[in-house]
Amino acid sequence: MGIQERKEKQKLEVRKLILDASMKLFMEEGFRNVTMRGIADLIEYSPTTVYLYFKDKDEIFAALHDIGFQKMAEFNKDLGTIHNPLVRLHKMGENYVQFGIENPEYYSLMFIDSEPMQKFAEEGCEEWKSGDGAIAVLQETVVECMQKGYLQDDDPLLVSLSIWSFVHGLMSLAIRERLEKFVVQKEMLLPTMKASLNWFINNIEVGDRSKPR
Amino acid sequence: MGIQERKEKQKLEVRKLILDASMKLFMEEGFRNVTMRGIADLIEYSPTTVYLYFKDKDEIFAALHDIGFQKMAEFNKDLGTIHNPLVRLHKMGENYVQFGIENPEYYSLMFIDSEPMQKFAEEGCEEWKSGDGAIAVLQETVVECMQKGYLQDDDPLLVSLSIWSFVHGLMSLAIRERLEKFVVQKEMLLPTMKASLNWFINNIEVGDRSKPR
DNA sequence: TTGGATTATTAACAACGTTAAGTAAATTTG
DNA sequence: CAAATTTACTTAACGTTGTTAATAATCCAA
Repeated sequence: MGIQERKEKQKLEVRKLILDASMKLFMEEGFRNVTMRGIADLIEYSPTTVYLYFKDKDEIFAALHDIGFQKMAEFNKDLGTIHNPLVRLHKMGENYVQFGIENPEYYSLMFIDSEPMQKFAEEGCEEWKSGDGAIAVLQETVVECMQKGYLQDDDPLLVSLSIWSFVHGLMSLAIRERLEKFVVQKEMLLPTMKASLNWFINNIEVGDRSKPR
Repeated sequence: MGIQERKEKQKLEVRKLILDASMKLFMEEGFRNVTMRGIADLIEYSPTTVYLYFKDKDEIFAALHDIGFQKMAEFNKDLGTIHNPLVRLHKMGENYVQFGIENPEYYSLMFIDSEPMQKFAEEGCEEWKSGDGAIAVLQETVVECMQKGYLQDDDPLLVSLSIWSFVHGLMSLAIRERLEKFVVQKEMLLPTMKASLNWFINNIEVGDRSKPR
């Protein structure tokens, strides 16, 4: 059935058109600027057409949420080449921060906003698939760090949660503009966050280092 | 001028009426449920009357934001009685987490949502007064910890930022429902967060402890 | 008592998410 | 090929939102 294939392809193309337009508006002025009518205007369709491709606005956000995780995965593509698990953990943190700074709108959808989560909760109590995958990778690294003695033995889940909380705390404070007391100039934001990450890694690391004791 | 005083008092009363109604709606179903008409209905005034007491909706949220900080200050009232600065730091963290869990809507306004910040930015580039005060207290405690050797000497501002990031990361992930992988049962949320906080304090603490090295 | 300020209301605007009904074209079926 | 049906899209509309303009009622001072 060549015709059906072509039709499905076209359908996917319009879908992508909608998502691209949504992301554009999203990037430009954030959450509040994304409006069904605005999307429709941008792709030159009528507002109701959008509803033929997405059930509602939240479903668009959910799709963007997933795309965000794909983008982040690309960021971490070359992570496997780092053999020392603690160095890898550190690099994961740096990538996380870098991704967040470069894609604040995506980051919001992925880790801060409630909307996508509520959407996932509705859809048959399904899990937070995208996020859980990322968490699993973190946890594996933590386990490896413990096995090789870079981190003190402890509940890997608890330690993973703690590490994630730390970098997420940094990111979300930065994105939501609570750091002006700490970071006066904008160009100092990333360096400061990396310095904070260094401090953190240095503190949780077990082993020979200059820290007096 | 007894009359003017009475009038001002009345004005403040209606203001309080509006804020109470707003908070009630806010508590019940969160951000999205707070609507100018809803507030007006609750206090049995017409919607436009609200605008005589607040310039716009964001100004109401800004007011609630400030009230949130007052509420949090009450939480920390008896903190001065703790003399050991590290124990005090730990308690500060616990209070922070406890406050957030008990008042997620306030917490959102204070530390997560963008709206109040944008409002403050508009109003003549004024600082984030409420937040900066809380940060100052944290920083003082950190300095004291360093002086007494509980924390390794370092830039106090950087360390304060890092500590705050950690607890805020925990809180915001919890509030925005990203922790279901870590915390299956709801009643385990607070214990898990406190365990994570313990792990953190234990790791940044300098001094004699069981941690092998 | 008159007159200006204060306080509240009604009516309305533009923009929003979303649904119902209708149209025109493409495709399948006889 | 012609009729029936499905697909892709639009127009019109509903109810709700934040907010403003115009207006009425109330209050206090002169």
